[in-house]
Order: sequence, then structure tokens, then C-alpha cells
Amino acid sequence: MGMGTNERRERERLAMREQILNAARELFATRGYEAVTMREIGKRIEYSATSLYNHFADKETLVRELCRRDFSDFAQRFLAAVVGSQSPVESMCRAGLVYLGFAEQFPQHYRLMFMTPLPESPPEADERDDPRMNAYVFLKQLVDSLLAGNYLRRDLTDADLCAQTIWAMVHGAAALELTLNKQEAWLDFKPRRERFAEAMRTLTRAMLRDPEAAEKQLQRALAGTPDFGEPRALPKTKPAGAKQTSKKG
Amino acid sequence: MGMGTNERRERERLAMREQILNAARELFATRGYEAVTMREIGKRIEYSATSLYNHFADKETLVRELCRRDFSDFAQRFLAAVVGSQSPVESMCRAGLVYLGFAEQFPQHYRLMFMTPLPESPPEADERDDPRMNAYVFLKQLVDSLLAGNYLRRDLTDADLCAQTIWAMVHGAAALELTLNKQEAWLDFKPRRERFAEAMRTLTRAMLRDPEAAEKQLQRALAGTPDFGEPRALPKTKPAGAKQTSKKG
DNA sequence: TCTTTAGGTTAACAACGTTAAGTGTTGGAA
DNA sequence: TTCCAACACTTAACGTTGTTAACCTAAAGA
Repeated sequence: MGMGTNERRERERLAMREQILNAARELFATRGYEAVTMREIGKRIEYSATSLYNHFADKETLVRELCRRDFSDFAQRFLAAVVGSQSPVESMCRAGLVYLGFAEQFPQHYRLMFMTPLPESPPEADERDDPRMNAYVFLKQLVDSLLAGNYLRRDLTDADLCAQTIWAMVHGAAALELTLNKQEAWLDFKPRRERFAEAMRTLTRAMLRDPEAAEKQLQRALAGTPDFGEPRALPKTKPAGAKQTSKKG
Repeated sequence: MGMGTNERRERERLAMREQILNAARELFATRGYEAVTMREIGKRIEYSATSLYNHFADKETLVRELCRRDFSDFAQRFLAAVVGSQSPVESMCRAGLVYLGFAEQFPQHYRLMFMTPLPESPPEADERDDPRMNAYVFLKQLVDSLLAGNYLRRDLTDADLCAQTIWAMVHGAAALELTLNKQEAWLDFKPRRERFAEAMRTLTRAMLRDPEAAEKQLQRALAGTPDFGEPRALPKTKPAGAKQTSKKG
């Protein structure tokens, strides 16, 4: 007997791991990384704080595993957003709004993913080139198709430079608001929808050969994004990669 | 006798305050806010950590005072950069490069100023509307002059929206690099100069009526910015505002 | 039945920001 | 001169943090 014992233990171990991740996700997403303590995460799942260290080397690797999943979730939103799109220009408009919508709906995730310096965590081989895992790869493919279709201004030839410019614009529009989170009365910060739309318009007007046509696509994309919604936490995720981040791997 | 006693004490008190600020500035600028401890700042000036609390309520207000001065220094760089400028368009190009250059030269300061959520510190009355203290006011005045001179695209009418779009673009270009600080080999991050130039080109092409003329101004401004230089710490500052941030004010 | 091992616990550590309590020194008043 | 109050500073200490060490306990395999 005891044949399936190891399997069962492995299953239980994985379940515990998921419990930790889900509890941590919820806490981090509402109060931010630094404000959440290991003891608190432990209490949430009715374990002692030290037992978390059986599954994650430290707080940092715990949050990195969450980020890893979020990056994957993030990338897949782009893939989903461009299905049915009729031109690369339309895809670009939709993708931009997906980016901005993500930052708005999941601000704490966004903060961890793009506003906190990552400590030495180069993506795994399978994450590096897969647009389902790495949104930058998706963006670059999109720029490639814009280049191939001669949609871009003639002097734009470097796909990486274009991709990074696009990224910088949407990141700026998203991040500025997260830093100035409070309603700073003196600033007259414009409503998100206006700022996001103008950011996208800036990109299309600056980079595309036919900005007028792009304006129509942008309006359609905006209309198809009914509302960005309230900030919340990402839903729970399933193991996915099943990576070994544990100490006792 | 002892007539000037109080004055002398006040002077000594202020000198100590400056010592603390200068030590803190240097430490924060090289290792970042969180990595620096109060004990360490104290040791640097050969005092105990607790004596810092005679001058600043806590670590947070200490760093905020540094930020306050940096904001002022920051704003004055813009004023200095546009003297001799022959058109608002030229001013815009120069100002953009000043912004990006600042972020590059003083990355830790930039991080504190624009990438860390500020805790409830509305600017003082004299900082709110003075372009020497508040760079946003400078930027908005610049946009106003662009609007007044009919340099902007006809559908751009809201000065705040324009200013915030410009800000978002340059912030994105600057901040992305600070988050991805390591040379992430997989990303093929373009050299700063290329990315910054393209960010400015994006803005001028998207917002100005005559992008071709702007391109010339931009090239001139780029040529006038020989090199962004290496990251370092801001030089020491003099009391300036002489605000009372101390506990025993 | 004994041993090993995985997975949990409580206790403890070092470091942090910060506060409390104690120590001189100094300028002015009696 | 003597006393006192204010001040600048120091050392101890507190409460929390992330993390490690020491211990326990139940279950699997011999």
C-alpha cells in the first residue's frame, strides 16, 4: 500500500502553495507589497508565518512568483484583445487600451510589475520568446506587422525603438497617476479616459502614416472599451507553469 | 551679554539640520530611500540616530524635505534651459531634454520624486503657482504659450490635458529605464539617446502643427545637449525656503 | 517496532524606526 | 554666586519586521 502516497503529498504541497499565493495576492493587491507582513499572510490561511518558508525562500520570491503569473495573464489579455481585429492599426489601438485598462483595474499589480525594480530575475527560456507569456514580444510582433504593412512613418524602421516608444507613452500615462494617487487639488488632473485617449492619439498621430484613418480605429476601440472599471485584485490563478520556487524543490 | 545667543543657537541648529540633509541626500541618492537607515545617517555625521529626531519628526519628513528642495532645483533647471530660446517650440524641445537629462543624471532623486507615492504633502501656497518651485506650472505656462502662438494642432485646446500628455511621455521614457535598471539581455533596450530623442519626436509630431519645423528645433536642442552624463547625486543645497519641518519648531 | 522524513510549531535573532529616560552644558534669574 | 529651566545629545528600550534555529509530531518504510 501507500503507492499513491508521494503523489498525494505532492498534491497537498501544491495546494498549500496555491493557498499561500492566493492569500498573498489578495493582501498585496489591496495594501501593497511593503505593508503586508509574512505573519499576516500566514494568519490569513491559518498557518504560522514560518511555514511559508517551506514553500518560498523569502518574501521576495513569493511576490516574484505572483508577478510571473501576472505577466503571463497580462500578455494573454493582449492576445485576446486583438482577435477579430481587421488591421494592425486597429490591433495597436486595442492593445494600448488593454494596457491602460490593466494598469487602472489592477494598480497594485501594475506597481509591482512595472514600477518596482526587479531583482535579478531574467525570464525563463519559455517566457522569453512566447507572446503568451511576455507582452513585450507581443508588442514587438505588432510593430513588425505595422512595419510590414507600411503603416508607420517612413523614418521609423527599428521595431524595438518603436515598441519602446509606445511602451513608454502608455506606461507614462498609467504610472503617473499611480504615483500621484491622491486627488492633488492643485494639479487639475484630467479624467483617466481623456488622458488615456490623448496618449493613444499622440502615438497614432506621431507614428502612423495615415493618422486620420487611425483616429477612426481609435474611436472604435474606445467605444469598445465601455469603462475601465474600479480597481480590484486579479482573480485567482491556477498553477500554470508549475515552476519550482520552493526551498526543498 | 549673551545678546546674540539665541541667534547663534539658531544658526547652529540650522547648520546641524543641513548636515543631516546633506548626509541623507548622499546616502539616499546612492543606495535609495529604503536601504538607508537612520542609524547610518547618524553615523555619517557622527551623531546618534536618535538626535536626528530633534530636527525631523521621522524618516519620512526628512526625505520629504529633500524632495521639496529637489522639486525646486528641478523647476529652476527648466527656467535656465529656456533663456535665449527663440520660440515656444524650441523651449518645449529643450525642456523635454532637461527633464530626461535630470532623470538620467539623478535617478534616485527622480525615483523619490516621481516614482514613489507621496504621502499627503500638498505643496505650500508659494510652491503651488510659482514656476520656480513647481515644474508643472512651468510646463503649463509653456503649453499656454504654444496655444497662444497657434503652434499646436487645432483640436488641442486644453492646456492641462496637453501638459499631462507631454509629462506622461517623458516620464514613461525616463521611468521605464529605472524600473528595468539592469541590462536585461532579452529586451534589446535601445540606447538612452535614441529613446529620448524618439520620445520627443513623438510629442512634436503628434502635437505640433508644423512637425517639420519642430524637427529642426529638436535636432538643435539635441546638439546642445552634448551628453547626459553619468548618474550622480545632486550637489548640496542651501536652506532656501527655510521652512520649519522640525518637531520643536 | 524502530527510524527517517516531511511539515508544522514556538522561541529567538538581528535590524529597523521610534520613544523614553537620563546626562551634561549653558544662559538667565534670584 | 546659586539655582533653574531649556536644550542637545546619548544610551536603553519597545514593538515590528523578515528570517532562522530548535523542537515536535504524525506518518511512511524497513
